[in-house]
Amino acid sequence: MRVLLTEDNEGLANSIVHYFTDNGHAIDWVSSAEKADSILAHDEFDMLILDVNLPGKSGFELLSSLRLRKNPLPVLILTARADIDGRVSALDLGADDYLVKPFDLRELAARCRALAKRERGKSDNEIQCGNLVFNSATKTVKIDDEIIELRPREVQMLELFLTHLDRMLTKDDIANRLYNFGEAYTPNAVEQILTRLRKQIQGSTLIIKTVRGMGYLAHVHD
Amino acid sequence: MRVLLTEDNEGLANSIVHYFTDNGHAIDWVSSAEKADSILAHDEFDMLILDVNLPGKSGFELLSSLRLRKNPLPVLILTARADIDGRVSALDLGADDYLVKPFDLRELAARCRALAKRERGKSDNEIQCGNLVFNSATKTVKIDDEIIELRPREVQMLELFLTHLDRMLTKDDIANRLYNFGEAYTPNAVEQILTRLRKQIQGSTLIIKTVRGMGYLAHVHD
DNA sequence: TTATACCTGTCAGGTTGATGTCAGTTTCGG
DNA sequence: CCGAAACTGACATCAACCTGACAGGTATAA
Repeated sequence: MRVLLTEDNEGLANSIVHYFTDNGHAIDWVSSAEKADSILAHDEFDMLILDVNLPGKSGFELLSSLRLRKNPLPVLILTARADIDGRVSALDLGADDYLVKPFDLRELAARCRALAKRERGKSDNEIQCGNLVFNSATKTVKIDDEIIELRPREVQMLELFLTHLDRMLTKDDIANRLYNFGEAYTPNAVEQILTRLRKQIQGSTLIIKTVRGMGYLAHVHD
Repeated sequence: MRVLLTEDNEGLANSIVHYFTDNGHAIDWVSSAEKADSILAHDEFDMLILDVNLPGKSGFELLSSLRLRKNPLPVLILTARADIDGRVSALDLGADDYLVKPFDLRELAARCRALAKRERGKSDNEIQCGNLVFNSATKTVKIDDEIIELRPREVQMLELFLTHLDRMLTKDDIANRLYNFGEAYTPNAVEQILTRLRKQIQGSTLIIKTVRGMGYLAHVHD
């Protein structure tokens, strides 16, 4: 999961960054809404953790401008008790969730996980690709309406390829998706999973091509 | 059924929680609209029981902010006689039902059942699934017209599976439905209940498949 | 109160199956 | 044709899962 954290308190930001990194997520930190805005303009994230109380432009302003632009990025708001206006919930402003400081990091992580999951489940959780249909809710794969049983690792890998069609993925890119930070892995393990996945999806129009020395590339054939 | 109760009177809240728990529902209790708001942000419930008279943000405010966000969650309002002129606006604000204090717990339970039923859009509260028929009002199960006696836990689990046919449910998904907030559980407890449920419903066309490493998936066989 | 039945979680032992490793083979670029 | 990279069958390991047995708790009746 790739997260953008917008928080002006450096100590708190550091703890969060550490915690997320340790748990195998990519997290970037900016200290103001303006910087967040400019990063969001050209980079993709899975979610935004946003402090409301920021120097300059406030978190709420950033949020509402995002929503005005119909940006559906999941946003989790961090607020101090004092920031709460009894009448208006952060949710009314378009946040997907919020947490009142002080909070437990594990709580924050759990909320983020839930949010990412919810988001994935929301939008038409079927990815079609030639004669192959992947349903992320049921974790099932069909080829020509025939159900294929995949193991968890294969599902992860397939999902990655399907969301990165026609893009080069290095073995490390793949491994980073399959393994948590700190977990050891060998290139061969990735190859093995790939072999198994290929065997399962043979007969589909999805081809995972090897680019020798570089990585892999999935595309639809015919 | 999973219910969220928002009520600042601890004695009353306790009675309600007890009554609902005894009747096989999962019910969580919070004492303020703010807390309710925060829990609703990230957890799913089948309905909300909401006292209007709360310290801080009122029940009405919570309700209207929910509806502003197009949250269709069934809401049952609890009002004191003094608030009675508010009941018109309760329905206007998007409440689905209301009850004037003091009330009988059985009355409350009945209203909730009715509400949940209405929400499911069923004229009767029977779920049929192959040769298995589940009646959510009487909590009885029939297989080929033969009545099967299930224990409360098994009923909860069966109901969950029946309302989520052909969808993957992780052990955590299941546990969240079976256990109240804060209650501890082990994965094994879930497995045990499942073993017992499977034994009971063998002979039915409802199959609960294990998807190793992911969760469980219920579907109708043949 | 005591006795009884029942529900449900825990424990422990057994089974299964996913997955990483190894080793031998194949493929590809230079 | 050589060497490195990738492929893949076989295997071992270990976590996930299943389930019988048991025990603590609770409700019910005598």
